[in-house]
Amino acid sequence: MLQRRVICPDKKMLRVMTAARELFVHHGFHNVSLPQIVESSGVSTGAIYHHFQNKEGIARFVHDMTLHEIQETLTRRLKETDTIRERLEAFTAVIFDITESAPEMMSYMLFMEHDHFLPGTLPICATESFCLVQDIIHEGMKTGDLKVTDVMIAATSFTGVLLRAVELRLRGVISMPLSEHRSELFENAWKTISC
Amino acid sequence: MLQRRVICPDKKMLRVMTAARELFVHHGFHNVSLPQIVESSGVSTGAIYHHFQNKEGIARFVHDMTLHEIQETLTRRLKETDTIRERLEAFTAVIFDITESAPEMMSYMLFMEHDHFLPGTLPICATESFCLVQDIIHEGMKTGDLKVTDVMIAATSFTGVLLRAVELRLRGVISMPLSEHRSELFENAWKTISC
DNA sequence: GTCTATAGCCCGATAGAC
DNA sequence: GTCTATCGGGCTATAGAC
Repeated sequence: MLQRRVICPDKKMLRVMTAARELFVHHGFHNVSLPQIVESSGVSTGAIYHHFQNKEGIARFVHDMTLHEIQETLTRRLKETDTIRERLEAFTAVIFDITESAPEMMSYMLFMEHDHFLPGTLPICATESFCLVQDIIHEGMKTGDLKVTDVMIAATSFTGVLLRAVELRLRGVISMPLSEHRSELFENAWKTISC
Repeated sequence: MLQRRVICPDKKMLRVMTAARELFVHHGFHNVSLPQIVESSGVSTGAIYHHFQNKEGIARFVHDMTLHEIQETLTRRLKETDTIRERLEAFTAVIFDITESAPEMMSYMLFMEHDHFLPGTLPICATESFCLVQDIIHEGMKTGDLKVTDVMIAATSFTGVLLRAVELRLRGVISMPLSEHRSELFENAWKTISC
């Protein structure tokens, strides 16, 4: 919360970024015009161009804020854990919680092709948050908690189960909140990597 | 092959559709201009507008062709199977094979937000091909081959493992061909649904 | 800092020759 | 059927008043 003020000193920028993210997720970056962002955020063209260099600047801000917030939530929650299993449960809880409480944030992460409008952006699966799972799994293999195998394949299998559930929930294919199925989905994911 | 001729009577349309799909996948529908399609396909503006109503018409053709080809490959391969496990192995083989041999086809399926440029299009996870897996799993539960539980959750877990692998392969995060890891990934996916 | 009005550009789509 | 030249529209970004 304090951190957010550092990155985002202006309330108006925050309103623009929230409105823009929602519009981008629903219609795609190139389907969203500046007049739409103006209307949806309630901030005028002039004010927007005062704070952002251009439309891509808005997107870059959306991108950084979103990644940062998820990363921060994740590391905060992971600090409270001791075992490998607890850590992976915490990861599951965080992404399921965000999916339910801030779906457009998770949709932004999972569904947008970021380098189609932010050239040079890394694919989301190569960002810190998802490398983190690999690190946890790698650690688990060393401690003997997890089956020793290719770390990438293990991480793929584990996150695959969970992220597919998130995807289908966000797309409206799964109608129940993910919390209903959390333990079953976690067990399924866990089975793919445990001894 | 015969079927393709029925849907696509003209060689030029096929060149346009292949070029357009590749451009759409790499840059996104709205980043691709008609002049680019003209240059990349080698078919002139006039010829394109003779065969297609408009740019969206090209996209619709790409969409139908791609879905149809995958659906057809899948049903053909499934005919040769007897058991539940064989059927799910065949599904795995088909999507892994397509990923390696026609990556832009699989990318089109997995990564594009189709209703951002083709309004009213169903999400790909609601199409025939992926409902098919649910049907197989449902059948497996009835025959006692699979653990009885919520079919949607089972299908999510099973396909999650495989499609995540496909995603990471297409995005260049996994560097080895999927065939290298096919049996391990299949076993991981299978574990989530077997008794 | 914020506003409105508008310049300038590129795109999709068309017209009309061949 | 296929081509090129071009129109009209909507967009991003800016200019200039307040």
